[in-house]
Amino acid sequence: MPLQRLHNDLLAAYGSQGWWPLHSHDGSNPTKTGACRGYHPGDYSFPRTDAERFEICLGAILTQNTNWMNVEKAIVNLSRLKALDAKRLLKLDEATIKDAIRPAGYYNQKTKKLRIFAEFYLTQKGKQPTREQLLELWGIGPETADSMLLYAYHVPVFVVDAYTKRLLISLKLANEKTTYEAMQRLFHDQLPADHELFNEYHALIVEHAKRLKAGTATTLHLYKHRDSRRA
DNA sequence: AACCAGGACGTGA
DNA sequence: TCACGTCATGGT
Repeated sequence: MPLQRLHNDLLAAYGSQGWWPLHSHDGSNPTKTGACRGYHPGDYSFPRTDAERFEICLGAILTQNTNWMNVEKAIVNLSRLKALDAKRLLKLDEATIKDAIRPAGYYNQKTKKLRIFAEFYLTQKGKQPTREQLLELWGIGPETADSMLLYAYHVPVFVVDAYTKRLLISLKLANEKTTYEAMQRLFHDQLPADHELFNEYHALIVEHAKRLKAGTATTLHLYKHRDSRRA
């Protein structure tokens, strides 16, 4: 079970990551790279409120191909507008939403995506959506849907992102043409269906990838060695 | 000062 | 199906 051991090693190396970061939460994780606000290491009880659940879903859309630091700015802006709430978000005009989420990039597309999701969210009335329901929505693909299910609804689905693909390829457990679902299956087959495990594991992969990018030449060599050891 | 972030969609072949 | 262009800001 190479993926089981990889999780153990990443956790030992970096510690609990405290995902999903919440704007309302004042916790931090100083051991992490980059933005350090809103994390809650070792506590998997979030979201605790409907507002927190909605915030996670918005963040999942806003972070599409975008640095989380930029997303935080957009979320702070929405918070000032009291718009981390489906009804209140939908009361804002288009230009106001665009202006608020501008730092997160792709603001024309993402404004449309947020509105479509907020409409859907209201029709759910707190009920947990299915993966198929989410994928039918314009602007929500497999990774965003799985991020919402895992981090907002505690459904044990593994989130496969660009970092995960690179990692699986570097470990020779997949190649460039392996599909999203096939990569997800690797994790589902080798690990117990535990939302806390999947939460931590995906966050650790992101942290690992960030450190590879930020690392010095010597650090980079160290991490590369760690990866190839278990290939 | 290029490069690229916790992707998804539209298009043409 | 699939490869490729588009969308956009901000940190390093």
